[in-house]
Amino acid sequence: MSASQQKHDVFHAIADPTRREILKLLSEKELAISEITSHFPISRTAISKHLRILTEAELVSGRKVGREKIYWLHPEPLKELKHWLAFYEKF
Amino acid sequence: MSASQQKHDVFHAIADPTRREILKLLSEKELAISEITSHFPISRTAISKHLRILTEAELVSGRKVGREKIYWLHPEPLKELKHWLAFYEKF
DNA sequence: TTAATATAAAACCATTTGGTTTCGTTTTTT
DNA sequence: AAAAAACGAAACCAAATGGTTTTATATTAA
Repeated sequence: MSASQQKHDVFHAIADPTRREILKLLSEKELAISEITSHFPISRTAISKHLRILTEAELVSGRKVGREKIYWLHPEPLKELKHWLAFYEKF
Repeated sequence: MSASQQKHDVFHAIADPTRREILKLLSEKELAISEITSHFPISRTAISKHLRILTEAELVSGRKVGREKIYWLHPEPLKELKHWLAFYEKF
């Protein structure tokens, strides 16, 4: 692994099905952590950890609003995935 | 997780950088395990485990030829990834 | 026939992963 | 002012991950 690589890349971030579901939810509208959690059978803390990994991959961003933290989708890094995939289109 | 999901899906298979490099090598030509191993600083056993995960995701196939096992690329499952990605193109 | 090559399988190990519970802080509601 | 809501951080845990070494087996080469 090269040193320039960030800790959690896009490939790793989307490997988990829960994280992919979070991305899908956020594609509709921005949501607070508790709202995201209400869609899953796991704890808010677990969702928070997934959000941290998605944030490190720069697939989501979050801002504090009052006592809530609102997350929204940031799909640009998926371009890396698209580019990687394009190489295999010729086969 | 749905019950219909196989143990190692494409998303998981491509999450590891070594496995992505193996796919790239196999995109040029089919290779025996030892030939693949010669491109990496890790053991043949470790490469074999990666090949098993890639096989479960149906991204590669292997056949025994004499004492060698030859692996080749099987890119069809990447279509699932492409389809998943397409959803996010609109953003 | 003996040695070397290519692999498989198993046991083992440290670290990461994906989850939990608990506790504390800030903000809003009553 | 007190209670409730939303969150962060820390400690903890079992299982998975990505690697190793060792041992055994089949095939090819000398």
